[in-house]
Amino acid sequence: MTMDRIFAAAKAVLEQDGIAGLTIRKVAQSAQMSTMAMYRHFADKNALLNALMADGLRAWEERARAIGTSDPMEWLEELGEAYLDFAITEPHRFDAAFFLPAPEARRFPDDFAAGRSPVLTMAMKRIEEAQAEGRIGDTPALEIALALAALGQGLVSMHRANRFSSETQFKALYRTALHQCLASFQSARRTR
Amino acid sequence: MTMDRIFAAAKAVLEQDGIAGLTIRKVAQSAQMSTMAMYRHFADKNALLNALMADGLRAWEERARAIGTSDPMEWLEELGEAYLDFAITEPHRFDAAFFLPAPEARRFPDDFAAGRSPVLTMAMKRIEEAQAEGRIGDTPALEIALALAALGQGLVSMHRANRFSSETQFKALYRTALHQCLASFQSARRTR
DNA sequence: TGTACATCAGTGAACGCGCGTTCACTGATGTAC
DNA sequence: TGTACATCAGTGAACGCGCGTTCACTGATGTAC
Repeated sequence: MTMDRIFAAAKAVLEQDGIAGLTIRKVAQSAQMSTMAMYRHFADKNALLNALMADGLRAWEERARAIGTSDPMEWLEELGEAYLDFAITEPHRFDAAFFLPAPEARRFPDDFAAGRSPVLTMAMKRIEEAQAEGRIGDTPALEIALALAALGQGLVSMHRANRFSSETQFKALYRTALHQCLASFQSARRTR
Repeated sequence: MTMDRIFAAAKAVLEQDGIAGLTIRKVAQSAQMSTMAMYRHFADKNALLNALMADGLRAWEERARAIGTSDPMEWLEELGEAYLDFAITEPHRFDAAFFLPAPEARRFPDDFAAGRSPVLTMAMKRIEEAQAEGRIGDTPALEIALALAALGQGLVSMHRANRFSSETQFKALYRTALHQCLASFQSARRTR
């Protein structure tokens, strides 16, 4: 109950002020409790941040699950689109999920290979499907998935660092870059 | 003179404590001056950060210029290697160059198209060379260059966020991902 | 059914810290006459 | 050559702020007998 209230407040503060602007005191105030009540529910600030990372990843997973397309290549394109939309519409939640240097973060390769990242696992399934149909080359699916993820995260991180003259420019480049990347996997395959 | 001393101190503090840990007071102490002496030479903290970004980009440009290879594809591979080495051996200077959300940062597409980013311009020249030789497809060179940069920056940002179980794992994946990406540009071309 | 006690969510004040920046100043150096 | 003055690098103290966290506490609720 109280826990839920605190966590909702934490998400609200995160949305407003971002990771760097999130403080225990602000969260407490937003939840209309004393600052110290926080410490009944979270060991320290780091624990709260870890919970926010988990929440961000949960939101991301939900977005990925909502993709209905059955064609694997189309599915991957739509995943890229979902990632872009997540980064733009919930920027700070996105940051919590992907940029937070949390000690509890899942790590390459063990955690991913063991399927501890639901979305990456879903993506790998599609990549393997496409490979079985001869539409993508035979690089390990995990590596392809991570490269795509890195391309997306890199573009977003450039956007965050003010490297695009406008959001429109960013979105346009993001789309062509990801599309090109997927397309080159396809044509790479065709030459074999 | 004094300016140089301050700036050297700023670089030392940056190297030690990173961007988040850099404070005017620490820089002053490291330069053996009063805190207030800083304000004779920099309008405020932001001006100092902007200068550090410029310094980071200068260092990056120097690394790029040091690449001697004449074959364009090899040159691009080596640029990727230089970027990796920069990120690992001077992590905080790298961060200042690429992750700082500075208002003075150069922006896509105008600044890059106008050649205001020396390294990107160099990379584009190699890409155009390779295209002329029919070794890379005819996507605009600027887009290819930025996609490669984004892939690198994304992998580094994942590394910073603790997403690799070790630096060795990170380096290995970085190398295969960049190599695959370049290779797929090549084979994409061959199919036309 | 009543009483003693333990548990534990929540509180309020305070600690100790470091931050960027303002203010009023000192004192050396260079310049004009 | 000497003197008055302006310039300006550099200083030291203080302001006002917000932070995470510790400490000793209150008071309601549940439990054991």
